[in-house]
Amino acid sequence: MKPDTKQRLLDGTLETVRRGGIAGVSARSIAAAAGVNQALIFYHFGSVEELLEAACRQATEARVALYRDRLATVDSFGRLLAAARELHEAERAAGCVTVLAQLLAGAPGQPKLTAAVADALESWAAEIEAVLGRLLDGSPLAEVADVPGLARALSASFIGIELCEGVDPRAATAALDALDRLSVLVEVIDELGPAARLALAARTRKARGAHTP
Amino acid sequence: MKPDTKQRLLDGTLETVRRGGIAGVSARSIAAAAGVNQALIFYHFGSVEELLEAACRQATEARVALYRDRLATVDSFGRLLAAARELHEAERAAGCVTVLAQLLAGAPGQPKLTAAVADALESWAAEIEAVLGRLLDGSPLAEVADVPGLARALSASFIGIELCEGVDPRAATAALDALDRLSVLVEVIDELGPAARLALAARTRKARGAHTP
DNA sequence: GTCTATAGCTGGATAGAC
DNA sequence: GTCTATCCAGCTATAGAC
Repeated sequence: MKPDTKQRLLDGTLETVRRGGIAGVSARSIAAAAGVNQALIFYHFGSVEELLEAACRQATEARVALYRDRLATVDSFGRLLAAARELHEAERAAGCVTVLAQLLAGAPGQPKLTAAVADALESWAAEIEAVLGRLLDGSPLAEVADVPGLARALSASFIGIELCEGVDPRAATAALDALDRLSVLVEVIDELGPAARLALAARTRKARGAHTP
Repeated sequence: MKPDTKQRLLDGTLETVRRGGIAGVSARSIAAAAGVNQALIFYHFGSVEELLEAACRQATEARVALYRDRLATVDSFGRLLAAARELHEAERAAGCVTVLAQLLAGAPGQPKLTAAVADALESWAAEIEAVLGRLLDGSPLAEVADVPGLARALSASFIGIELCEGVDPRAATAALDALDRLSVLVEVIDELGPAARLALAARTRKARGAHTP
């Protein structure tokens, strides 16, 4: 047995998706990237779809676990921003979000892959949700922030930005920098205290009433 | 000549991408959706990639023109929000953003398609940028908002959310609702006036200094 | 402009030797 | 577990009749 053929195939899958997108994926291209015989994909995983599924699950689990420790130390928006910068640099090398974005696009019509991608999105969202909930506890922002929804919005946004990176790197960088800059705003509001909180709460109720009378 | 075969192929392309994703695209599937002979794709467009390119350009141009008039009437964040709701409903039917997201994922290795998708992204971003610039002019938010970057971030975010819709509709809805709710915050800040503007400007400079000493 | 037919290729997947 | 060889479906693209 070659030094873990299964793992080489999983790694080769990620590399293939990263380099050629979901459209560049085939049993032959993956086997070539992994330096492994093409027939072994079907011996070890049954089908290309199941290999994609397994690669998605393994990569997500590993990355989420890796970032969980880092995110657990975050206790202010300033530190969250610093962590986000580190993670973004790490992602640039690993390309895990890019792969997820491509699998997301390739999911239609592939039930097992769809399930794996949905679980992966949920893992990321849950992680972000935990940090966000911790940071917003007691902040005036808690009045206008729907934490679970915001976590999903953030996950989806990064996926969109990573996809854009493929066709227009400058636009992607501009988008990330703009979000970066907005964080100043978040910090300021966060420090306003209880009076601002009450004002926002009143405004939120008013806006709600206006939209659903 | 059948009633505009070229247009039927362009429409069939959008429908095929919407229904089966970029992975479901082939000359045969598009021709079937268009109710047209497969060979006509090559007669009229030269290749499948060029058909995708043409469909991307036409759909983007039409949609952007359609929304431009609507967005031109927007002169407050409240109205922007109302417009966004309308546009999102219209998108649910037309699926133009979904198609763009899929083409974005399928672009790697296809130079002409890559160029078309990049142009499409730029068209959307320019449109959003114009509205955002108009709204933020004079607002305290202008101090922390990088308008061109934010426009790109918003475009990319919606693309990410539309992709997620395909595997987890609930998460996509939660994300959109959360962004909706945040708009209350934007309105409040927007009404704070010149004092808040100066405070934000000071904080922005401070934060800048800290990040790039 | 549109159709049929088909060349030529690449894809997923399997059989069977080792 | 791994390899070679191969089947067959589906794909792009073209040739040529109408």
